[in-house]
Amino acid sequence: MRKINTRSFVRATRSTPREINRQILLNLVREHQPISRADIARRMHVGRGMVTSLVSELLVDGSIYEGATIDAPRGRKPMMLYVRTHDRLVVAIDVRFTLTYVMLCDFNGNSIALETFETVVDPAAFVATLGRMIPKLLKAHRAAGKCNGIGLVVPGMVDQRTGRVLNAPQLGWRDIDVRDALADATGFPVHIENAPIACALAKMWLGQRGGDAPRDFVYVTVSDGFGAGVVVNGEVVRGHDSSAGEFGHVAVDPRGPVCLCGSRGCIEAYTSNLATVSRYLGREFSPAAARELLHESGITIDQVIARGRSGDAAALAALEETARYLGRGLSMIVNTINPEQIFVGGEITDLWDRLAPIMREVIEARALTSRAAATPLIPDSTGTYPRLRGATALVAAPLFAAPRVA
Amino acid sequence: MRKINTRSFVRATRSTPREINRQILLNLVREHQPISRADIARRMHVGRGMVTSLVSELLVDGSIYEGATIDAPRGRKPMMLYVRTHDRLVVAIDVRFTLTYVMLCDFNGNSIALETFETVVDPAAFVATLGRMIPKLLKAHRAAGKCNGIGLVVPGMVDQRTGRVLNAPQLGWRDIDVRDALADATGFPVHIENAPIACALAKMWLGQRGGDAPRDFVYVTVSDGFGAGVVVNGEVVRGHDSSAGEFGHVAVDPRGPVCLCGSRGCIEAYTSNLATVSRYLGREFSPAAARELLHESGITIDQVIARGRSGDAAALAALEETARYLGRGLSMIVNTINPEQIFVGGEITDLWDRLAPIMREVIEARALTSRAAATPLIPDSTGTYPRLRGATALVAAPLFAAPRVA
DNA sequence: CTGCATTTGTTCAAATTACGAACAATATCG
DNA sequence: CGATATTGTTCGTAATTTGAACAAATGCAG
Repeated sequence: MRKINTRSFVRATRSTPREINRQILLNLVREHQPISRADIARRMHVGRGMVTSLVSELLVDGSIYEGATIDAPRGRKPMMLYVRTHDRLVVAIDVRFTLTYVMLCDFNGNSIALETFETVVDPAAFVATLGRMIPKLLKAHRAAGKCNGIGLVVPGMVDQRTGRVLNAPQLGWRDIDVRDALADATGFPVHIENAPIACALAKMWLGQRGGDAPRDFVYVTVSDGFGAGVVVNGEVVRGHDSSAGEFGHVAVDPRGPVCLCGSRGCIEAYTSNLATVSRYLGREFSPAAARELLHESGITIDQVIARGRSGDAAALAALEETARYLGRGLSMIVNTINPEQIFVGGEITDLWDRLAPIMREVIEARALTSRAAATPLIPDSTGTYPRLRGATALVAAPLFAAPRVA
Repeated sequence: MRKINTRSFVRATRSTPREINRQILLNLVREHQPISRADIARRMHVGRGMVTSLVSELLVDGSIYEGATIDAPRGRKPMMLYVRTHDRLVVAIDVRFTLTYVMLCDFNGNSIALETFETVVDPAAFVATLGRMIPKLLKAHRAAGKCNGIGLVVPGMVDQRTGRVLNAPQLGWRDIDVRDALADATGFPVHIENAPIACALAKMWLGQRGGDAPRDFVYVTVSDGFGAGVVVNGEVVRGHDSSAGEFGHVAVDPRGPVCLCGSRGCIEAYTSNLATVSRYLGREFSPAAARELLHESGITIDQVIARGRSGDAAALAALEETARYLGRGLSMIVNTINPEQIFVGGEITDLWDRLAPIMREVIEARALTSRAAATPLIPDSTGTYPRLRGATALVAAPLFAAPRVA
């Protein structure tokens, strides 16, 4: 039951029903391909005539294509329809603290090429680097005409209206325009988004086949921070000033370690990779000292996890403590958002078998209802490049989204 | 950018545009009344012809009515349109721990009659009592034919699909059907909802005139507990199992007081009325002992507030401590949901001038962005019966909601 | 091999609706 | 009173869904 916004609504025109049905049909093909016209007609409860009409429209604009006919037990063999994905490409970009990843891939997220370069912190130089790199990449793969746009994922808050990066502490960016600058430099449309939200979009749009993608879920990223992309009713929650989802800075202990944000005892101060490594090294976490500590010791989160896997008791203890606090953070999400499922992304998923039961235990102790306590936790390995998949979804999803109406 | 649910979608038919535009028009009248046809046509960017057609449809079904013509500087005088509210009535019911409130009111929430009775905890007896009471109430005000339905607000979780009360600790109800039972007993459609969500709906649909009702906000109720009704994009967030919004049971101190939920240091264990009164009486909060304490001392939250207003230092100290923890809870909401504004309902709003600055201070210390720190806090006095207004909105709102499409 | 049943996909007329222009009604002003 | 402006209605036109008839393609029984 949604309220109509009387200051910004979309009135229905004569062609609105067609737009709506066209989009429903496109999504049916996307989630059930291969699928025949007759099957679509049954699922949509329309006559086959209308399906023919809508399909031919989608065929000429290249959204879908016809494959071969398929054997059927009786009657005329159906002609199968597919969404055109393999020759519609995206340049997906993931800006991280040390490296920037650039991937050329198709609408399904299938990688064609993957390159990296050391992140250039100066915004103008960053855009210039990409402005040189992207045309070269496209030419090398004869993809200039096939590129539908650029998806850019940044570690920080993004204002979707202006496309500006409001605050990305890792890069030192505050109120920086990259979207429009990159669009000018490359000539392609650029979509920009904050990392946890992008990961959530990847799950929603490029998730498992068969249409069982969730519509109410949270994607939690555990890396430098503890962020969350929240999806309610098939729609991302950005908040009024694009700062929703910061579950990492809820404080759970007034005597806890000081956090980068200035408070004490934030979930993030217990669960970030920096916090976990500090704990392994036997130091109280302190944001000021932590980076030096890492540099001087040379230990990374991946090494702590590797040592944990091979039985290092100290590493395991540090990681298990992280899992306990992750459980605290997740139980908070379970009680306040009550999602259908929670995805967890980050390096710690490499030790999932060992850590998940600990998180589950904490959640069960703190969840208010038994159903909430059973909220599925699903690991999302960093090996699948969730952020680059998210960048891809940024470009691909708008073509499949529900038309805005009323 | 919403994703289409391919397992449960609403296909557009030939009449879909009309339904959409009809509803937009109705909402324009609702938020801008009195308004003329020509003005509607300008706001909707349609020809006046179509407005005439849609308006006459709404006139015959009684959704709106024509008022007098109005003076205009030049030309033919416009005929003003209004939403019909005064003779469309609702029976609004608020079930609380000791008393149940029953109000007969119109679609705007204007009260016609208000009665109370001692809450009957047995569900069947409760329904039977209302089954006798409601026809009598309607007959007494010659309102039998004008009643559009019953809105029932309960202090607990409600499953909207089945209409069952999943868990209402104050009443001892677990998985109880009241909606269908009350509908059978009275013959009216019954809408049931959890209290914080109902309060949020009241703000969204019966809020200030002039169309500046918010679309992204949180309504926090501080009374027996600390609950929240979250509205994102003009739509309420219920969660996958109807248990979203439980911000009260996020723990902020592992050494804090034990809460009813079994954890330690929950926001609710610091901010509920019971907690505040216990603090005033100089006792550590304990859910088991608290009720006895109240009965034996005879002190209520209203008395603590009254004493605070007249300068009682102990009362003020207790309430200010409550405000500090309320600030903690609100800052959590600010960082995770990032709403446009937050409404605060409950007895403590009676000392708003004194307590709001304390909450604001805590929020400013903990909010991650300066814009989030400035999130407006708006008190909602218990004197306006927010829950009964919410019950009214339950019945009225569906008639104005956006049609479900795609 | 033929006729029949079955299923897929296309075509086409009818019904419904938005759209837009013309028109009628009602007012003010010089 | 005529000119002008504004509101509200009417009606033909264009776009689109809808539903039925039809053509195409296939397997199967006789």
